[in-house]
Amino acid sequence: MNNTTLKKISEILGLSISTISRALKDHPDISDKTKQRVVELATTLDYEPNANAINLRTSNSKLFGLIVPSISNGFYNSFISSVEEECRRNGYSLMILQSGDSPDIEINNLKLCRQNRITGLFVCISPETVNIDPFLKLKEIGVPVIFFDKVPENNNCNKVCVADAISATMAANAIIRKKKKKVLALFGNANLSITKKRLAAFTDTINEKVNKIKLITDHTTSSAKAEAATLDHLKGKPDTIFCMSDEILTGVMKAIQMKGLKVPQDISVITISNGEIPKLYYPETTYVETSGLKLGKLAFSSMMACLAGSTFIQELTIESLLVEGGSL
Amino acid sequence: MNNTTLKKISEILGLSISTISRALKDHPDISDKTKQRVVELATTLDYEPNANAINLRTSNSKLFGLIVPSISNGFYNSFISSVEEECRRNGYSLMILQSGDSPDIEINNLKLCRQNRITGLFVCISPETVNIDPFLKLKEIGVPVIFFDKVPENNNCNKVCVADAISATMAANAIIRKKKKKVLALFGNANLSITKKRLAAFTDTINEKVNKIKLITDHTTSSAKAEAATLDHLKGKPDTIFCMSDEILTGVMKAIQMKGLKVPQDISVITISNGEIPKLYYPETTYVETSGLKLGKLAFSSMMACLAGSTFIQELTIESLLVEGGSL
DNA sequence: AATTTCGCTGCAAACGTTTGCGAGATTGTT
DNA sequence: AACAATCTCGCAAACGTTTGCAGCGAAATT
Repeated sequence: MNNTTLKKISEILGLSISTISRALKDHPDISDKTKQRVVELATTLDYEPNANAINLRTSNSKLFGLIVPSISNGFYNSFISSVEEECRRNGYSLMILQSGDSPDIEINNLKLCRQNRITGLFVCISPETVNIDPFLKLKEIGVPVIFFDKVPENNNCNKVCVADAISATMAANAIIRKKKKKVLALFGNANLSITKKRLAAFTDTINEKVNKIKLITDHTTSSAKAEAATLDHLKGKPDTIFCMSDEILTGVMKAIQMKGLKVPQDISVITISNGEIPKLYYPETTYVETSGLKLGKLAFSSMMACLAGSTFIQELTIESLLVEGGSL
Repeated sequence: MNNTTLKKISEILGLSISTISRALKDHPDISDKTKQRVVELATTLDYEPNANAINLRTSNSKLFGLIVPSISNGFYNSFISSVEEECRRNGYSLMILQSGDSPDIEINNLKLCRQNRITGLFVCISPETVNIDPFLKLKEIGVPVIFFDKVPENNNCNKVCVADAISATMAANAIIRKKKKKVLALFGNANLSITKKRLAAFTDTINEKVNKIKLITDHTTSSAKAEAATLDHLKGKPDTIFCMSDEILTGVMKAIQMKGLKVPQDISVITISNGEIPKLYYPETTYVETSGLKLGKLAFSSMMACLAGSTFIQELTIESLLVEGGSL
């Protein structure tokens, strides 16, 4: 343990603890000579203030909690990455917890956050989480809670999301612009609100044009299932495949590679993605960007607004962007 | 803020603070009746012990630090994911910091760790880090430091690594078994010890067989550069490409797809990987597995050993495994 | 010379816990 | 009935900070 404390320094220098404390934080009350002596000794002794003591005394932990289903997920980890960076730049620390999609662990993580007296919480709830009262309770005692990505239906909380409907609409419009005729659209878990939103927006956009695009939609819940579904649907000779997510895209691309189809000559592909996976293929897959990095920055600034006293409940979304990759 | 404290409970119940404290942790000195009353009130009041006060008092933070170049990296985030899980299961918290490959930020992160009085540190140093004294200093004051993946050359510290040399050897042997004749081997940053080890082991294994395999090696430092290099080397008609890492593999695969080459008919591919990326292609790329999850578990158990008092300095490696994917 | 002002520093309480020690009350033993 | 043993519980110090307040000597003002 690092046991250099203010007390220790004060004893060596024959000064009081309070003088040391003030000298170290450049308080105007302390003379320059004293400051210099103190700082010098502090550095040679590798003094580091004890964050626990400070938090205890000031009851301001400068610590955020972040609960997410899984760290090892392209979207979440870019989100986390950007939040972590913002935290560091603003003098905050971050405690990252995974729920593994288990509401129980989620509650446990929440408890950990409370024990550590976090200043604010970022949370992406698991699909199974129905009761968000524990989170709201945190908010009631003055700890801002920012829900991100998978957010509760409840309207009484701060949320930051990717623009689900808009993203799907943008993808649909890109397909329409390219005058595609037969589209296979693959979506994820039909129970998730994110799926519902994207499905509705996509099909609405495709169908509202009267240029008779033939649309086939399907739901799959894993990359492997998407691969199988694609192989199956390929028999119907679609000219375009829309993927709701990276997970689906990876399955689709395997099927396409397996069949030896050329993109975009034989078949076009478009997806909604963070951008990492689409860049792995040649040609790079055209995608509507939903940036975890941007979402992270947005979440952080929303947190800062709450901390600054804003009680305004808002639901923010990041705008999407079509990134042309040559696959459409 | 949650301001239910032992004191508050004690005042309501007309008991002393120490009695509350003991009752809550099931201390034998306290009667069952009292315990029951205390626990009951504590739960209705949403009491959560203040971790800062506990750490201050006990000087045992139950907090680990983890410093890594970047969270959004397939290998690191699987590592982190597994460490986080182990921490949670063992009652520890984890503070994750990114260095962004900057030694300056690394030092700053280290300072943060010290301020929070971490119990132990997991660290993967950035390639530019030359001076690891600050880390060793931490060790000197009794805080175990486990280096993982990119570890210093220094021999006086605990390290857990993937079996760099062995992995490369396994890949080389797989190539030999398949009777390949002309191999292009692409490696990463030539300055990294991981690169040196893999390069040496790979070339040694290939060359020690007297079956005259033609070997071309090259170094590239990004996916895009690997793509360009591959396009260039492809003119020499290699029958196999070995990639040192996922980053290189992604570049190679783009070049292969661009040229419309069939794997493995036209060209074989083998890589060293965590396993995620290889599964994205068809056929799935054959790879020697270096599991971030396993490495995380190993790192954690090594940490536990240190904490248990083991002063034995060890350099641990996880065994590798050839995963056949059909690309060789 | 007396008073004010100012620059520098120390005192002490407080944040919420844990824990060794001691004390009173109850029970059991002779 | 006297004593010991046991059960409950409280006191108080300590962990390392921050900060309002007060003190004190020296310089400046009257």
